[in-house]
Amino acid sequence: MKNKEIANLLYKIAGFLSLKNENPFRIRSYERAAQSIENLSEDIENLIYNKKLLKIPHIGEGIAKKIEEYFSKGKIEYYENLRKEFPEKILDIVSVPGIGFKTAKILYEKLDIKNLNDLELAAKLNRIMEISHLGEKTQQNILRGIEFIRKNRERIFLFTGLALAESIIDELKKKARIKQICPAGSLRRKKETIGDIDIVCASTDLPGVMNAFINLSQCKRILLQGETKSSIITNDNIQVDLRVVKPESYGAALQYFTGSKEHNIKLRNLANEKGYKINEYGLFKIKNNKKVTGKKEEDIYNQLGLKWIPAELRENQGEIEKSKTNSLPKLIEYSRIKGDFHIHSNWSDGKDSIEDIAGKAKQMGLEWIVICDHSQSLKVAHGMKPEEVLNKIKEIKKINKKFKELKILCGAEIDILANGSLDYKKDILEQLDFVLIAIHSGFKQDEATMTNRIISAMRNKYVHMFAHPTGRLLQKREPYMVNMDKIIEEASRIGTFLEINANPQRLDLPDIYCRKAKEKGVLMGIGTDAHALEQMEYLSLGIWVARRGWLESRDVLNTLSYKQLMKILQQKRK
DNA sequence: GCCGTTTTCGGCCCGACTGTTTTCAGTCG
Repeated sequence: MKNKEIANLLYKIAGFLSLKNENPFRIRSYERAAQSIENLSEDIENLIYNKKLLKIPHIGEGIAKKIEEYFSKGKIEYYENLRKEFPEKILDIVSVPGIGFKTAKILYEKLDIKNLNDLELAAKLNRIMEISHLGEKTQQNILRGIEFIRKNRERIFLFTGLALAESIIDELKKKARIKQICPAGSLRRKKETIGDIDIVCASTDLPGVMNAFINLSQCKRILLQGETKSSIITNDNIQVDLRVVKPESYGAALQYFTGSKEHNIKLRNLANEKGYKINEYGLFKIKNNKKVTGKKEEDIYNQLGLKWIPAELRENQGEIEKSKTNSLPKLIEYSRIKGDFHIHSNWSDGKDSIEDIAGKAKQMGLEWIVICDHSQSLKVAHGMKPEEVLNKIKEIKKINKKFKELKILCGAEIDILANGSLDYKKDILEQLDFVLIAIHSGFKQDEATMTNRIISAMRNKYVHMFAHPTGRLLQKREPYMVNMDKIIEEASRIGTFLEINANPQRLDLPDIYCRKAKEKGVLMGIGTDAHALEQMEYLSLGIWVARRGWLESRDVLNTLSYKQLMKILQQKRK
């Protein structure tokens, strides 16, 4: 799958065009096209093959031709020519906070700065401030900026971001008079990783809030500080932006800073068509600049003839159109969750006993849990031998007698071996309540081999669910090569369930595939993959992924009662 | 360069903060 590759190429074209000071709308077109491709769940190569490239939003004749050229000739002449005009690493300079394309171009032309190292050296030698319109402060900011991006190459996991935002919000609430406060940006949209933390706040005492913010215990450095907007870097090198408005503008500000950018642009276009203007203070009539609404987010959407759109859907992926016709999905909510499909115990590599896990589950209000320990081949994780599995089944029967309102199912996370067979034979499989299958070895197989391997494993009649289907580890390991369209197609055909693994590093099945699987009628189940009691709390992360994937309660098996679950698990094997 | 209940060219989101000058361009989200 070369979607990412193509998207990056288009981003680079946009970058070079920016350096050349080209028409900004042409540049935006390349960026939008790149973003569209990043958000595709389908392999772009298939779309080319089926002549459907022009069906992708923001891809017209011009860009489509270039993409086709890339696949037929291995390169794009237009891009190659642009590349020749600039040094290879020049676009890295723009990644330094505070440096945009204009400044990058000046630095290249006047000081022959070609990459980050050149830039750092020039700043240290006081060469930056020689240039008119650039001064000592800019030079210092450049050095700090370089340090920041070197330390901070990676994005933050959603889980980490949520925790940090919560602690900051708690502290602000104690130290300032706050009416309302909420995380915004990608954090509120619950993206799997986030770049920085945005917080929106309503108060009648703007200076008081700002003061509390820049004096937070976690604040290492103040990036910028104004009356309504400030940014800091925390001790963990995470950027936090705070926007403060009066209560009458809170809804508008929250809408504005939740984004995404593409969603907001579309919304404002719609507003313009209807004679309105939206900014962070409210919704205004264009002709007399009179404020119509702004206190509640919902009112802004309603005024434009839309139903309020949950933040997780605001990616300009069709949600505005669906909202117009009142046909948005009724997204799944945490309160509907009755169980967890994937918990490891100390029978394999988990930390805790089944009894302790059950205690925790009861405390969380769950109705059922599935203990899925590793199978024999996964030696590093103390994979269980067949005879151990039989003992575990007996043990779980005993423990089940001690818990009245909780049912424990005995499952296993069984390796799919390199040839597509399973790590246990029929005699074990048929005794397990739940069979979860997964890839833990042979990651390097080519796409066709891997896809066939998984499909043949799925076809085993005892299999219920396929765990962490892409195998990715966020910021660490790319997915293995697999044709996810074919996997989803087959899951739909034979009724295999797909896991939404809720481990913060996995979040796998990714949201775009969840949506696709739902469209094909595939049912999904959330598993925390917990190896310790506290990790059972990851369930909420699974919900966020499901919501971003447009899933409703009926798409997610965790909403079933124990009875309904057992029925569907048994049906699957018939 | 894309898009269209404006089918064929004109429009394309909007405001805060900074640094450097002295009224604003550049950057950012």
